Amino acid sequence: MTTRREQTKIQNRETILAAARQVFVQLGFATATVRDIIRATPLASGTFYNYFKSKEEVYQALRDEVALKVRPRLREARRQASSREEFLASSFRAFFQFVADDRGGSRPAPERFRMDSPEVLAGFVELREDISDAMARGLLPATDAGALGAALTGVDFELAERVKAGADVEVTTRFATELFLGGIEALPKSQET
Amino acid sequence: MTTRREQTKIQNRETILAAARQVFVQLGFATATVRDIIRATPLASGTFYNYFKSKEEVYQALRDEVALKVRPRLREARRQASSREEFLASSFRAFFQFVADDRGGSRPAPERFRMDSPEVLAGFVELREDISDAMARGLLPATDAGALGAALTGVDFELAERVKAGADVEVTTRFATELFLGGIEALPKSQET
Amino acid sequence: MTTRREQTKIQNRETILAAARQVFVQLGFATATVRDIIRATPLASGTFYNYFKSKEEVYQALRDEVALKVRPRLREARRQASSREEFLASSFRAFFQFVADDRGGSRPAPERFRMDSPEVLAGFVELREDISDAMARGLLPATDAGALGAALTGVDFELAERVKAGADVEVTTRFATELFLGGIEALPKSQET
Amino acid sequence: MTTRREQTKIQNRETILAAARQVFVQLGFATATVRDIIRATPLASGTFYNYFKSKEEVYQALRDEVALKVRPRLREARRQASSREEFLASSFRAFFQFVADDRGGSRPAPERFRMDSPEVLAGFVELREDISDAMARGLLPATDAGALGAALTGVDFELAERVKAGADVEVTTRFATELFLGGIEALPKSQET
DNA sequence: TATGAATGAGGCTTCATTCAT
DNA sequence: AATGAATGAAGCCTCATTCAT
Repeated sequence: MTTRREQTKIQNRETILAAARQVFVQLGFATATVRDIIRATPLASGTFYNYFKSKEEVYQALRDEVALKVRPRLREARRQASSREEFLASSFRAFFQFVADDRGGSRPAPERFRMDSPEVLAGFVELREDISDAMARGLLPATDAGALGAALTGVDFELAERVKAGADVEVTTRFATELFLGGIEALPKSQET
Repeated sequence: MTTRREQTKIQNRETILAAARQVFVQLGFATATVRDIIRATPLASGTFYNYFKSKEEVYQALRDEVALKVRPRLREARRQASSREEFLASSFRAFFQFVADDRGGSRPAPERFRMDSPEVLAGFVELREDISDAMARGLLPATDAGALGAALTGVDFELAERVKAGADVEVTTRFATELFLGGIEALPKSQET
Repeated sequence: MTTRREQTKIQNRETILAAARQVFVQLGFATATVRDIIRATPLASGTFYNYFKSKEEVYQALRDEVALKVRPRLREARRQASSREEFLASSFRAFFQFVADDRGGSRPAPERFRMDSPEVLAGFVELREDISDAMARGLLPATDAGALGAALTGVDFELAERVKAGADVEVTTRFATELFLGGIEALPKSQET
Repeated sequence: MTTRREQTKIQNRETILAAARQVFVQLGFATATVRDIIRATPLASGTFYNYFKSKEEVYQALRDEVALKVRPRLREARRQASSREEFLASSFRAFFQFVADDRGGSRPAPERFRMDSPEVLAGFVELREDISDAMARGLLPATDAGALGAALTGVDFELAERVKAGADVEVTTRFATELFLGGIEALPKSQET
């Protein structure tokens, strides 16, 4: 049975996580302060510590939270991809869509945080695994999986900035997909680095 | 005529800039402190402020300094490129070489600073300009210059991490160049976004 | 007539007092937190404030509580003492026994709390009164009652540390008693200070 | 050559130490805050940390400082004592004099810090050593050195309170000395505990 | 009455920056 | 100019206490 109390508690946790996500995206992890986070909520400073022990811990929670939501779907899409195009497009689309839903950060940082929103990071580790699988399944040619993963990651991040700035998700996905469809053919066949 | 005094002044400025570059690369802008910078010089903390008004200002100066040194050569290479391959390869090689020369920063940051070393950032702005030029010169097909620039930038950054980790500059340059040579062919012809 | 409710109330009060005594002895008053106290009970933090207005108030209550339990017996013993030795020994024994029963606090404090457990303090005030009485009764020679009381108190505290560390109550009592039996004889006869 | 700068630095260090001593004596170590200390000086909060890394460190410094000043003299007096009376009196007198020179703390603490002013603690360790020596030299009878040291310590502390409250150093010294001269005779001869 | 989350004052500490020397 | 100690705002966190349930 969920009491009113428990409801509020869950809600506060969400409030803090939402504020943290926003603040981390806008300022970057190092620049963001716990105060920035609570200032972005109606809560009091001490309350933060009822939910998280430190800035690091919210960061972890953010990562964990999305790990359970977004990434499984992304992995599934890639694993069920039956064509090279599907493989690439599903990766790009999922990422750009996620970013588009998040739009709003104004980034006054003097530093360029290609943030690497916490939830996203672990996803790229998985991408590299999925690339190796896809190579094994013949979906991708046997080239340097590490380098290819890095290239995909880089394009993901950089085009995501354009999406945040207003670029269309579908158009951007198509651009990236076609760039790689053509590029992959041309790659030197090599071994895992 | 340059007096001894003026010599020292110029030299101190360089000393601070060199220390700042190193410190920013190792710790990231937000994490780095002015103290970290002066500790990396034989100078006293107050002296820093004889040369720069703030941490932000050194950062700017770093950006400006390299704008005058490194980037012109890079632009020149791209402008004189007579083939698509030359255009791409010169861009990638210059960047990876720069990063390779810099290796040694241990980056213990919990955050992923794809730092975006200050000197580098402005370079990407120029890259996008050069892409438009190259399109005008028929060296690149008329596609979305903004998106293509972003894609190149992303791949630059992400593969640079691999170079920092020890990957070979030439091999990485070839990988990136071929990926884009093939990919560009396949891109949809479109308008600037 | 005592209802169930009233029973619980009394019991909770006792629970908190017991926890507070233990915590104060282990950590010292300043170091101990209200949280430490409630953590040592099955009660909730808010409940503490149904019984006591503040940390200071429990401390007072502790003092008062023992004033009503332990000290009367001690006073009685001293008042009924018919010899100097009995007077001294009963004082020392009661204190050392009290401390021995309490053993177990690990005192990790960087500070030397000769803690002066609350219940104990008021007892020493009474001791000084009893000394004056004993002098009036001829049981103790007419010397400086204040100074003698202080000396007894000091020896009490300091030897108590040894008892806490495992020294035998009877042996320690005998040592202190004999020290004072001999010492008192030698004291200069003087006036109350 | 000592510059003005160096002078100020040394003076500030002394200022902080003096404030810390006063504050520790008034509030006790646990209750005292770094803020309490700096508030008792004309300095700014950050300045504290130019001199000491933490509250613990000032405490250490205080202890060390006096260890070099007061205690050697005290030890010397005891070691050169050629009679039992001299041994006892020199110990008591040195301690009471030290305390008398320090008078001024108003002690609003709810807790009784028989503070154990940092510099004093180590001194008592030495006392116990000196007692053993004195027994070896035949200056004190062979009784329980640990218990005797504890008794002396307790009387020291407790009578010191009276000295702080205005009691005369010489009178108090005589009282304590005679108490122990007489008491020691009466002690059971025993072994070190 | 009991509960335990929320509150915010206040403690410790770091660091960009100023300023007397 | 160069120096480096002083400054104080601001960050992180703890904890006594309040208050809605």
